[in-house]
Amino acid sequence: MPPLAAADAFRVLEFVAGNRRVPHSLLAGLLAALPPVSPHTSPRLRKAIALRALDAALSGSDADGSGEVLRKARDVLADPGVAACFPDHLAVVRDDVAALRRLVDAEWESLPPSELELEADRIAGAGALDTWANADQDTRKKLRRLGESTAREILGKLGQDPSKAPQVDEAANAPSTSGVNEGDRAQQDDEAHLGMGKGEASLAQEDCARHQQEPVERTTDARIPEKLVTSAATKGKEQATSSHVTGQAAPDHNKSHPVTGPKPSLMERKPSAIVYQWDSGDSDSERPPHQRRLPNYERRMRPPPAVPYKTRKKWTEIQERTLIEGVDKYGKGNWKDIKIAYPDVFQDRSTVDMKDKFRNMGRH
DNA sequence: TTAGGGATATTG
DNA sequence: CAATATCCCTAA
Repeated sequence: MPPLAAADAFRVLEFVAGNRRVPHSLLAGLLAALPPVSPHTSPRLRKAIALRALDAALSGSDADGSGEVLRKARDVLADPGVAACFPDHLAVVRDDVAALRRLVDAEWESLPPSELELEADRIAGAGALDTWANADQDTRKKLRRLGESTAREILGKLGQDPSKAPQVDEAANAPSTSGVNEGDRAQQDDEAHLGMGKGEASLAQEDCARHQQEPVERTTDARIPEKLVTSAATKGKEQATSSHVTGQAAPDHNKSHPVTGPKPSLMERKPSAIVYQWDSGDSDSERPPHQRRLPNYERRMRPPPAVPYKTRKKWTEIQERTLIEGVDKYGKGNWKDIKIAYPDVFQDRSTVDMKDKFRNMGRH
């Protein structure tokens, strides 16, 4: 794949960064893989990055009353580049972590729509009719082609009869509707599979909930997004991404998949793929084309917990010692018994976690 | 449920 | 970039 044009890289980053449910690791990967993007052209991007830093700072537990969380949050806000993203009211919250969290939530909610969303709206959403009306012949041809080819590709993948694809003349009346139509159908199909299979989408939500009621102590995690902010948002220019290597994301993935036939199609869902979806249950495809809507951006982020993504939990000394003791007493392999024997030590560890941990403790 | 192979994140 | 730690998938 040719390297992404800078303008497109910008669209991708601006869109992704503003989605709170996308983990910082994923965003960091994008930053590294895409052409350099200056955040200065987009208030949304600047703000999203700043909010991510705040999220990281606020992600710790403040139950210990140490004020650690608040201190970290203030550090982030002390950065003039971050502070500039917010009208004074965010900085005004001096020592109320809960209030600060609420304000951060609100700021996330009020993030302006990304250019990508606006663009999509122009092509396939409520703005589609205008776009079509204003398009010249060439543009209309392109729009129509986009719809048809997308439909064919998806239908082919689903093994359905391509002749059932929406008619071309329909597309001539309303731009790109065939694409949207089939896109919707494919998406519903995807969701159905997920639902019957593993329900990854809802798992993601359980994760959110779990993290809300059970904040993990994380002393180091604040660093990553903070780095993003200080280098990408505040210090200006493009140093944040200047040392990146383009197009390096893929190679590692393939090495573990020995060449067992043709390359997997791009349409194939990676089993490990995670779905970040819009609102559930839009059955937009029944509506007349001009009434279809993309979900609007204010409602986009469902339950907006702080730190919505799963974090790695380091094993504590107590856990390690207890694990060894358990293995002594119950024997290696009886992870279930051990877990039951020390319920509070291993409350947030699965038997698989324990097995894995013991395995890699034994490796030295 | 468990073992083992891998993917992914973190650290050196 | 290699080594390590944690987490995830899947066969049995």
